[in-house]
Amino acid sequence: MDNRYFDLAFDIPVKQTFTYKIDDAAHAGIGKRCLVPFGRRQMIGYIVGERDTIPSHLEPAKVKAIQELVDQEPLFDNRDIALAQWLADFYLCGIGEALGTILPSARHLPRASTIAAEEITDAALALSDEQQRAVDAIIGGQDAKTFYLYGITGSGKTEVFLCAAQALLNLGKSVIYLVPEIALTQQTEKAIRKRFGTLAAMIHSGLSTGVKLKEWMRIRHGEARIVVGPRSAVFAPVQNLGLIVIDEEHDGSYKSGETPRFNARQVAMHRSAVEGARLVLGSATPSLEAWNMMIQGSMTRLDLTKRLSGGAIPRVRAVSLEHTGSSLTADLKEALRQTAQMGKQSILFLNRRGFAHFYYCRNCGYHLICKHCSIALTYHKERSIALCHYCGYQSEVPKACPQCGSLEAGFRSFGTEMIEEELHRTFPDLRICRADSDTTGTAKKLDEMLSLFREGAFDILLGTQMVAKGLNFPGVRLVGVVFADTGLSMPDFRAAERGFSLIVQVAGRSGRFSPDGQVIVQTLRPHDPLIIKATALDVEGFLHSELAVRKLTGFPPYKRLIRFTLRAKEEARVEAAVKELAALVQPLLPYDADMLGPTECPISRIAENYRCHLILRGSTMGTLHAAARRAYEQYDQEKDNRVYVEIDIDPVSLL
DNA sequence: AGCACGCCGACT
DNA sequence: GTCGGCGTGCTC
Repeated sequence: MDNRYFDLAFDIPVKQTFTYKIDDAAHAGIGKRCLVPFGRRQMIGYIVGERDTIPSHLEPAKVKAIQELVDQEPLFDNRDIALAQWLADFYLCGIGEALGTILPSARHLPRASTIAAEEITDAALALSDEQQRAVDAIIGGQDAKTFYLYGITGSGKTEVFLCAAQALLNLGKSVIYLVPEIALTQQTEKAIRKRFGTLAAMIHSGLSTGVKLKEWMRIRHGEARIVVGPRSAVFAPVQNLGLIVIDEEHDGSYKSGETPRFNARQVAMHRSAVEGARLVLGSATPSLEAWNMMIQGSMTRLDLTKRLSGGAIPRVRAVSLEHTGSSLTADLKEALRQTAQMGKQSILFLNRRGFAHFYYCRNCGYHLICKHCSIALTYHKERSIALCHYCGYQSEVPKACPQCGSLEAGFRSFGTEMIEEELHRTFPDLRICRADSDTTGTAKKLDEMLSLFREGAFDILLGTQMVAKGLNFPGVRLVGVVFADTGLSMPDFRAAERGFSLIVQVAGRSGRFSPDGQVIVQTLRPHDPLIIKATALDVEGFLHSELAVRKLTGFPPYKRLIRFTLRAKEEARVEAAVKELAALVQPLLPYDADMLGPTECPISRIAENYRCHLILRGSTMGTLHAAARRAYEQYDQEKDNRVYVEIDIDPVSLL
């Protein structure tokens, strides 16, 4: 009786697979996990291949035996392995790491989840003409075609997605429906469960691994054919994929923050192409990447222009914080007072900085910009310079604001505590609730706070972005953005895009239940074109001008980026290491590419580690990727072990 | 990623 | 004289 051999992959940052033998091969096979001795320890391995003989370079004595099979039936198949291989190749990680992110294994600790969902207004069954046209286009189109459903909040995108999903399910196909993390999941889940019953599967971080595994198998077996979930749901093992939906496509949570740093949008594009499925993205505020693809014609744009049933478009206005010396303008105070008197509620958004050292004028909002990158310069108090963290450009720090002459320039900020204090002082009679990660702690606590607010226990909800998405409270009439400039002057080329879409999204949420809903945006720069376009809800105007900026400065979507981030306990080590890496990369770069940096990261120290980065920039991903891969591999061989290197393909954040 | 092996400084 | 730092290399 012959031994059979199996190639195993492990969830460790190593590219190769390892060959094991097994005595009783009857139950072993591709797609199962097994327990094996690995070095001096025991590990779970993924069986990714089988063979009759051992690889020629391997000494027979080295081959160890599989101890135990973990799975009764295969967890993944060759299609999943091919997807993992693609993921590993594109995001430059090990095949085992890729499988580890695809599979519903114990890679992440489950956390208690969920934010109170908005009431789902049972959408009218009859579609508007626009909606019907969109549905027809999607289901009538060819396989592997990509669409973008572009329409304001409340224009009925969800119903279009659901109808298209229905049509493909009726053809016996499967559907993956992606939603941003946390906020939107529940309401979409509810709607989908209601409509599709047990044909639907939900994957989210709140589920225990056991439940996740069960759902995974239901999907594999074709019992569940429509899968709803956040970015990791893009890997759902559906058979006969017919459609992928990406709702709120602009949302940053589609990009993973850990290795491999995949973007669910990118994975979805790959899967839909390989598996011949349609792909539909949708948002009221498309990303510039998506908008550019629509212009080029690689995505077909479908417009929804009309707001359905009842909801009015809210009045949005910017009010100036100039010379206020306070965190609340008279206008906002007045509106808060009025709203409370009407027995209605207000929400104040604080897009809190996670980052505080950029230079700006507290009086007029002026901020220093890099000559080469159009990126906010970072203020270094100790050295008294302003630095560009993309290209390393340095500038002197003006003593007074070059624009208005004020001495109130430098690093100043609105603290959240300060705002809360001022609210209490101004409105001693109103009930105020502050919800951010400091005050809520657990997700459950946040849940409770939001429920209380919904029930009317508070007049004003003061919160960070965690309450910005997907939430609609019927009692809310007023939404205030406390300090719109925070995000806008971040040292990040996407700062404008994020700042703009936040305002528009917030505005979209506020008018749903109240015919006289209003939005007040406090800013130091009320005449900034971006603020003007945002308050006018002029999405296309913004996209148009921002595209021009990106083209001029050489950033996505016109260029592609790859970022290396290095970190170490000692500053000198990281600096030496990035320089070495940069020297390695330089000769490998294609003709159409350049290198930004190396320089220290905008957030130069996290958890005792000094951080430096190197950004490669090229006009196409293919050649740039090849250069990055070779440099990464070369570096790996002569590396300083105390320095950790991370690679990010198409980075979203550069902090 | 772990985990062991191996080679140079201050401690009972 | 040893305990222990962390640099290096390997895991079928």
